[in-house]
Amino acid sequence: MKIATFNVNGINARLPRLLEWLEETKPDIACLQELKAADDNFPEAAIRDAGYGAIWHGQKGFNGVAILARGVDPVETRRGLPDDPDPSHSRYIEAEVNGLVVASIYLPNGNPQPGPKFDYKLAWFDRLIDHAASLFAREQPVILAGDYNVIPTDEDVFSVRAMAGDALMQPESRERFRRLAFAGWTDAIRARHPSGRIYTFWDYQAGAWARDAGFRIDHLMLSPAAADRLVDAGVDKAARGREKASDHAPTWIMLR
DNA sequence: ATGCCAAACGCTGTTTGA
Repeated sequence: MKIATFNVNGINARLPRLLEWLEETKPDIACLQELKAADDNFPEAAIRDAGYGAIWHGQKGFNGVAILARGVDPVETRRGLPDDPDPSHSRYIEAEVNGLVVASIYLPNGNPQPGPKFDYKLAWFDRLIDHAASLFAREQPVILAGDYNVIPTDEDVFSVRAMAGDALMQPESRERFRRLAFAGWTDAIRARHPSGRIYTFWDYQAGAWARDAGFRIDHLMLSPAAADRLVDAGVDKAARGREKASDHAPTWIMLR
């Protein structure tokens, strides 16, 4: 069973790329972020024609998350995190699919830092950690997949110096990512590839893709019951090199 | 120290964000 996370950066702008990727790689479950579309602008018919059931939590202009499942309808278990003081941001949706619990997560970017956007990011992350603990306690296979907007370590970025002041690699951001890991969640890419530079995002600006100036911010975090079934993980890097590509590449796991 | 880029919205530029 293949489960992927893909920040599409505009589902309507990216629809041909998304459909092509679904057809080529046939993920069983795809978690999408940055739909940049209101609920009634989600391309439901095209997704269904591609063979996928879907649930989505849209928002006009920015944010927006979805879960697609091949041949079945995901059963929604939650939209939005508990106790969100600002539920206007569509950044979390969760479903059960074939006995798995899957969340599609779009963590706030947090730039510029310091400032209110960074504070919002950290508070949002804290609520995610709290909710993750309640999922963890159920001892089910759970996959928390999405754009975490966190570069976990210096090995996950093309230049520590260039990014030193960025919200994505501040100690406060990394500390929260580590807290998830220490709570028992497995970073699937690093479980399969413990060292080496693996990127999931390359900025559109300054020729970042051409010079491989990327970083790793899209993560699939696995509960123990899911991690027990992990057989492979990777990044569909070729997708980033196409015409009208998202600035993120799809990132995936294979479970037994 | 600044801009690089892209999408949505709605209209030829502004807003928002990464």
